Amino acid sequence: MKNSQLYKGSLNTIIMKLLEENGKMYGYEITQKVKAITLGELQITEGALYPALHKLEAEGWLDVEVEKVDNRLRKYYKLTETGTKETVNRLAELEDFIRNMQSLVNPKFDTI
Amino acid sequence: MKNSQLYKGSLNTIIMKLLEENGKMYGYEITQKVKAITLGELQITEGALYPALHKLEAEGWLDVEVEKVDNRLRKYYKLTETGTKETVNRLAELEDFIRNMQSLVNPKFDTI
DNA sequence: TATTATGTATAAGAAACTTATGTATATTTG
DNA sequence: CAAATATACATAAGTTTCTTATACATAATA
Repeated sequence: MKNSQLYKGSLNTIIMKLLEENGKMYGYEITQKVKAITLGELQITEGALYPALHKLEAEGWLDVEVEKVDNRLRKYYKLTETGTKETVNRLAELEDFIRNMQSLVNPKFDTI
Repeated sequence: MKNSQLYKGSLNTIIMKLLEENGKMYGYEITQKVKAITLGELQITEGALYPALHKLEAEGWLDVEVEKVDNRLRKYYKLTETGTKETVNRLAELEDFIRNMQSLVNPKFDTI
């Protein structure tokens, strides 16, 4: 699938939420998890994922830990303490965003 | 408010939906409508809005009609025929997007 | 043996935005 | 009455986030 423009800006929130939920994950694992949850509709590309992970780490929201499994490298990411707090804010922002978008496209529900 | 990154990519869909609903609107009117519906949370800037309107027009989704009201210029935009069809697709994409995002952040609801 | 899956990475370019600035008229406030 | 705010449009420079392409390496499958 070609992901629609709508996903633009949501990758960081997705990553942080998955890490909050799963403790630690590595990049490839994140792409597979997202693909599974969205039934194949959202496919995160490496070109988007790895720079995003590096930036979140540089900003102090993530810690990284390298492991070697089956002779292959894995970089496990997990939320830092401040990253965990930030995740709460980002999820609140996402809920506001979804609510606002629904108000905009579904005005009938405004008064329910 | 500072709009979160999440809104990035949703402006075109918002514009087209509002035009579908209201027949014709001018730029400033769109910014006020969005602000009102989202209770001030989403403020569309002119730097984002006007280029977006021009592009939608160039792509053939919108028609424009200039009016002078109170000695001031207004450019009314409305959906073309193909623009109306395209709006249906975009709204379907938005629904998919919202559903996927909810699955990602609210895994508990997956099985409900 | 070749392709696919697993795993990470970066570089060039596109797209959508923010921020700042510009122009102009109408209305409201001090 | 002067100044500030609201109404109305526009663009240019810069930033961010993504896509697309490429690169390297090992394991598993066809």
